[in-house]
Amino acid sequence: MNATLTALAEPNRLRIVELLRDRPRPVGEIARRLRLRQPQVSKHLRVLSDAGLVDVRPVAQQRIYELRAEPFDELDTWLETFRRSMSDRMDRLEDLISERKAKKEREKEHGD
Amino acid sequence: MNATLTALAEPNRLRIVELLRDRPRPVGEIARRLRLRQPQVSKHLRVLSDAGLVDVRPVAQQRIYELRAEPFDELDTWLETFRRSMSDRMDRLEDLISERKAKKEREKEHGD
DNA sequence: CTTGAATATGCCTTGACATGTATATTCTCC
DNA sequence: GGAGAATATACATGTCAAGGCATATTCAAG
Repeated sequence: MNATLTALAEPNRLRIVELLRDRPRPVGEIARRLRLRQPQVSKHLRVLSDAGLVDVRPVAQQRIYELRAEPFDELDTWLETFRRSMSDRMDRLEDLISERKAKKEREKEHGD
Repeated sequence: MNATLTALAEPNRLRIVELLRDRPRPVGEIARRLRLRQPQVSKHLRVLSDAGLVDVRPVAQQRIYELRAEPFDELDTWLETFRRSMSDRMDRLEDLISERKAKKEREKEHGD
């Protein structure tokens, strides 16, 4: 989880990942499209690979890099736990508000 | 998006965020629970706040920090685009395989 | 208004990491 | 097997950010 986030936190790596979202690509093409030098792209891809975000497949002298689904699925699962608890707290808040309203209603009734 | 990822990429900040997932908490409690020194916690919370991940609410001398939903929603939206295109590519791959199979079938028919 | 609690900020040091450049490696093709 | 393309790696350098520590700030209470 942390590995995934760390890998994605670097701007150029994020751009690479978004480029790979469309389709697998060789190193040179990534470098050309993103106007990055080849060594840095290789290094970024190394980081992404170590983090399990991409797979490599050799084709002649080229290396085709491709996104892996699992880390994104994990990220999604993790996010889910957040949305769940945050909306739960929302619900409880709304409950509190309703209760308070009901209480006021009762008080008003008494006033009448 | 990048701001969110950068903020979450730091391990201690991630722990803080996961702690806040349950409920809003004051600085001191976070520091105590995570065994971090108060100044670092304040600094991390500053980063999280700048990234829009948390809100602050003062109560006496305490500052209650609370998660905001929006960044997580954005992250989720972003993730969606990935899962969509990755499964699209899967579909196309499956199409290719089916086509190839169909072709072989036709060839086999010819052989008979 | 002084004291103490809770928090924020400033400064310093250090380690991690992104970049640039050069070079090694691996493959194709002639 | 030599040349050149595609990629990886090594090394040096600069930058940035996290931690440690001291201190400033804000507030409640007596």
